[in-house]
Amino acid sequence: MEMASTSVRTRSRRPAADLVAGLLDAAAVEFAAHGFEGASTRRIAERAGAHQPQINYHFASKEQLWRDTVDRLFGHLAAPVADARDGADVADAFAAGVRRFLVVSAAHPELNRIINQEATSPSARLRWLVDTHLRPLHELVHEAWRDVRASGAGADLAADEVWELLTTYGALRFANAPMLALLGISSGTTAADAAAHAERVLAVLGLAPGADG
Amino acid sequence: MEMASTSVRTRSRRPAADLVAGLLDAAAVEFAAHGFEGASTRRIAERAGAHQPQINYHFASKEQLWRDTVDRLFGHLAAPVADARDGADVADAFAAGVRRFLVVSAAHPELNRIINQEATSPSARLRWLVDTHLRPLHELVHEAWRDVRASGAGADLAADEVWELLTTYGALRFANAPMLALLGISSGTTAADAAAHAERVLAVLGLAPGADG
DNA sequence: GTCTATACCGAGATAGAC
DNA sequence: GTCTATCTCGGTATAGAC
Repeated sequence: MEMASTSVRTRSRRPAADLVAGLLDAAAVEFAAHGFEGASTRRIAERAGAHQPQINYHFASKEQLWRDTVDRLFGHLAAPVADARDGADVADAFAAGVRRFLVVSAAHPELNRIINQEATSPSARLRWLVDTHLRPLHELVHEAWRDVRASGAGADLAADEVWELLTTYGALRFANAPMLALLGISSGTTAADAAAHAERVLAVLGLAPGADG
Repeated sequence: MEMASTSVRTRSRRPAADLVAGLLDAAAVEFAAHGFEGASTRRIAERAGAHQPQINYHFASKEQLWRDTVDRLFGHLAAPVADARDGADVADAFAAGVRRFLVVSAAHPELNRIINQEATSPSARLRWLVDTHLRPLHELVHEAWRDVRASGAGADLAADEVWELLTTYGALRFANAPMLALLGISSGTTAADAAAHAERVLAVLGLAPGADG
């Protein structure tokens, strides 16, 4: 009669995978709002309906929880921007990548919030963030923009200027939505809001639809 | 012989005003790097060569220290942008204001770091920041840009777009310098670096020198 | 009026129950 | 394998010395 004991789940109130996912979602919100040092694992656990030490069980440490949270957020970005260099028309492909990047940035503002929290001060976390996630994206933008310019499209901007415009003017509207709201600047987070903002960004990049190719 | 007692300073090792100024400088750096909640008054005091409880004596609380720090940082901005609407040519005056804004943002990156730290999450601090400092600047940009457009100068951008471009593409280069450095994007903080960046920003705004007025 | 000694609370991490 | 009880440390604020 011992065969049943392995399949019956008597302890956990919910599957471990669900708890881990809930903790990662809660961590994204808390880290984004308060920064790594300002966020507390107690509040993260509370938000996920768990107890604080469960974090140290399912993750090795607060730092590891932060890295897993960032990995998860960048996962939302991977597929949408991966094909930014595909397609017959490189300028169209680049513009499509920008639109998708902004849709994801609007739907998951936590991503750019966490990046900006870390960006202001050198740290082991910042180095990991750049090495693991940002530098590959930066290089992708460089190569894709080079192709765009080689095709004769786009404004006369250096690739680094394009990178800066995308990550600041492009993404901050959603990351800083609470402040913009107090200033009376509406910055919704729907896909339609993101699409409207994308056209403004593309206009600055000289990639507005109907512009000269 | 009691007349000397009032003029002799026997206790403090340095004038209180110097200590307060040193604490405010230290607080700017720490708040900018770690956010309000992540910064600790212990580290701020240590950076200023003081003991932690001296903060609670010279300031009422951590929150009050933060507000005084922000006031001081915005003070660096007041004079340079105040005359952004002066001068015969409104476009020239606007461009000059942008250049001075970026010089200050480069020299005091802590200002935009603190703003961005707070911008991501609603709080009493954010409301105070907007009501006290940001909204007046936002209105100044609105009115100044209206004048620029009425004079026939500038790109076809809404005033809020200009505000966003200035505070994101314009200022973040200096606030996020540690991250940009790891990406290999040089972003010095000298007045010359700020001037070079100002020309890029002005180009996006359609106010590049020599462009059609 | 200014600084030091200390209180008290909430932080992350661990030991041990189940 | 998973969760609860608890430890230790560092956080801000205050009480009292000078």
